[in-house]
Amino acid sequence: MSRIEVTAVADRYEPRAIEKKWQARWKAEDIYHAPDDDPRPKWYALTMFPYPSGDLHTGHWYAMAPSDAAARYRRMQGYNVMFPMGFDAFGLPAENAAIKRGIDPAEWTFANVERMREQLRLMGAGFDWDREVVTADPSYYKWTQWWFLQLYKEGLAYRAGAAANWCPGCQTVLANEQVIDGKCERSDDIVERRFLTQWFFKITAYADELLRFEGIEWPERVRNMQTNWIGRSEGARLHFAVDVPGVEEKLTVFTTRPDTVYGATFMVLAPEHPLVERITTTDQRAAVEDYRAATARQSEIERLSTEKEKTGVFTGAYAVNPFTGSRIPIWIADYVLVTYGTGAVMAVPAHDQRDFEFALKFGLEIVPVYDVVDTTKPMERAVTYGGSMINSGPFDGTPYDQAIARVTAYAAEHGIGEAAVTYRLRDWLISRQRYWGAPIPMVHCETHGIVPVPEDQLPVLLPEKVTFLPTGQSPLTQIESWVNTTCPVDGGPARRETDTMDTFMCSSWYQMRYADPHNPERPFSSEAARKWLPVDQYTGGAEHAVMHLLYTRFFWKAARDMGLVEGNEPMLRLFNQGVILGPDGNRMSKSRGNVVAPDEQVEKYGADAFRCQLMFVGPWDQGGPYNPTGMAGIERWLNRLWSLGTEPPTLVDASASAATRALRRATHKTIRQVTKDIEEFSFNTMIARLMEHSSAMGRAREAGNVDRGAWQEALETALLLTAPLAPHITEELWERHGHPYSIHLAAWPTADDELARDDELEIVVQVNGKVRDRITLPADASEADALAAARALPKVAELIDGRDPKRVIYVPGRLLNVVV
RNA sequence: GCCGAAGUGGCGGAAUGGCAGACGCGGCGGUCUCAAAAACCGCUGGGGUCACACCCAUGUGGGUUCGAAUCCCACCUUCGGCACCA
Repeated sequence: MSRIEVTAVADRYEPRAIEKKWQARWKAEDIYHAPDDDPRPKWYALTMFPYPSGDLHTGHWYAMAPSDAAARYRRMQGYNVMFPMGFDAFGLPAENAAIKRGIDPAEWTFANVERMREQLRLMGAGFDWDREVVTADPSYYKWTQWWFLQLYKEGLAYRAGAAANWCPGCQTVLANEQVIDGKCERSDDIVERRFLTQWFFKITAYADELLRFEGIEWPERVRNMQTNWIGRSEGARLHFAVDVPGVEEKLTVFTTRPDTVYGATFMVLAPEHPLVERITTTDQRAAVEDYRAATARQSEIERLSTEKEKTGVFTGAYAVNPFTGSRIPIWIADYVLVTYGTGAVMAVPAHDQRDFEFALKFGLEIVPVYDVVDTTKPMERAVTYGGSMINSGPFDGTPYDQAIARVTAYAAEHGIGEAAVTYRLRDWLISRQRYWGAPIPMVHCETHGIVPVPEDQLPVLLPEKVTFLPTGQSPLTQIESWVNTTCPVDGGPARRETDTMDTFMCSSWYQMRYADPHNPERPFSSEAARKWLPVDQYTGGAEHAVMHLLYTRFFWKAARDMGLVEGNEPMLRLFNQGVILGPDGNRMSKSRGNVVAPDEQVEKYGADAFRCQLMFVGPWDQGGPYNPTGMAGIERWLNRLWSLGTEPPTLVDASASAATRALRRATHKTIRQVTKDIEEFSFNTMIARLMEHSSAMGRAREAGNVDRGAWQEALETALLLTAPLAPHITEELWERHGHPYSIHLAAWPTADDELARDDELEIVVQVNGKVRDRITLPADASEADALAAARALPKVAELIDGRDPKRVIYVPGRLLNVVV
């Protein structure tokens, strides 16, 4: 009988086994559920929920894992942390998949949600799954529809005809925010302009308030982007009479420079301006019609190009300058946009570069109204500021900086104009001619017109099993049985609204629903709102700066005005993570072949290592290339942590020794620095500190005979500080050390300043600002002590050469600079 | 054109007025091993030196300061946003 005895080896760190074990237990015991009745202070941490594309990618991990670490830190600090997760499940990809492969969008979407839920579990994040929301679920979109009705009641939802952005690829209209450089944000198709009747939300009613960011800590970048997007400009509206028989109404322009009105030598209307039709003279009609048709054919990109030469056509009509009484010609030109201001401008070529170019091209008059223009030679370009007014009747001599106010006041007094503010921001167009979204809960009745669906009839369910061939109209129009309904007022025949809602509407209020996700009576109770809202810490990508993040602020303010929530802002703190790139420094894409698949990384290295590597590559807000070879460093560190946790040194009682003091000092310094780092989302330096601490422990173990108390303190601290980053390995080691479950419910350590204090410090000795030597001094050494010690150094003594120091700069613990 | 952010070793990055390059990758050398892997230890900006000393070095050029990667001015480059918005 010769059996080989297999001796048990010290067990190795096997990430996957540990991770599966703990993920199962966390799920079974529901330790990340945030109860409503917990008396501790709440902390609402939120990371933007994903679209269920069916595959969780590294970008999701990069967004969520650090956010999870921060939430875990708050939990350890004693907060009742709510960190929910859900799915932004309506949207075009489902419908496109349906068209391409004949799958039902609902089936496709809900299967993807299943799969992504499992992929998300691999991350080991502390999500509160009991609060999950899926926006495409009728129990959720019932309330999205409810919000629509509330906004309608408040006069914040309206239907109007407007020139809308039409994406030919997506076969739907888009909001202005979804058009980037004239192209569709999603499909990159060149956006066309179509005049359509659509539903809008009156976000412009909150334009001024949206410009204020009081009481919130948001990145300056996002605040700037929103401010730019809203584009507030102050000026005046001026009313010009039109010298055309039968046209009584005034032609109103918006201008930021009412002070230049005496220099207005012509008017320019947008080609689409409604007055054009009525003022054009017979002999100009053909030219005007041609020009309007040509403009309509242009893409937005062509039209908005700043490079192209000015074009335009004379209408044959004249306007009367209300200040001078002079007749000036009215032109149309595509550089004037019908969507901005009043769609009409008074042209002052002497003081506006665009008008100047136009005047030059068409030989129109140029009259300077400021004395900064050199009238002895032809103007080369418009002069936009400075000087005193001339050619301006009673205003002559008024200095530039007082001119706008005086002219505006004069206009108001004489009823020919008034101060005005205009925004670049347009109302939010929310209609979509697509199937996979929440139906707009309205019906069109033959006798009563547009009638809201009564709240007790919500949700208006999407019909199932439909065909999706995009026709430019909502697929819902083809389903007669769904479209034909009865009028809620008189029971007579009516047709349903067939457009669905922009999916940004679903995500504008999801953070409110998380507070009370299963409420069948209301979107959320006021108790839940008071308990959980607003979000304390929101994290997500900056690509949503002027879409989601602007819409959700609008929604919140509207909800506040309806008495549904308290406070002025939905998210108190915002952090934008950067974009994680492929190892080659490019955006990850299948066509480039540089995709790092999280599931594979987890299989290979474990979730803890992958999480840590993502946090270690650089500052979170900066993003950057993912470095798979760097994974070795993280693996070494986690292995070292495992070894420190499973193979202790010989432990003795040596509480008073210098080595003990040094180990404890390292531990408490680490607590201090790591706490500061995680507060600031500086995960890369946080991990660097923890690596240093592990190395210090390794050296202490190597030296042997370590004080029992100091070792335990060092190890426990290392585990606690690492727990938010690498939740599985720390949980395992915590258990092996006999601590009660769970480390994630344990208290975050606090640094003892006394223990962290250095007794001695090395300081730099400079002579005339150059580093010449170093000395080690007691931490509390005085300047005189330091100077004496420095002068004793041969190198320093030589450089000073017996001279009296002109000046001595002493920064305790840092440096001593002797100036001679 | 306007607004904003950034530019540091071979690479990712650290340091926000006080030792430039923490931490990690990679590289080189070593310990252990029959050997290798793993692990551990040491070195690793450039010039210079046997080795020190010393000199140079944070996109470029100036400035402020005892002292500047850090503050100021001008410029260059890259990235993001806005852009015929009256």
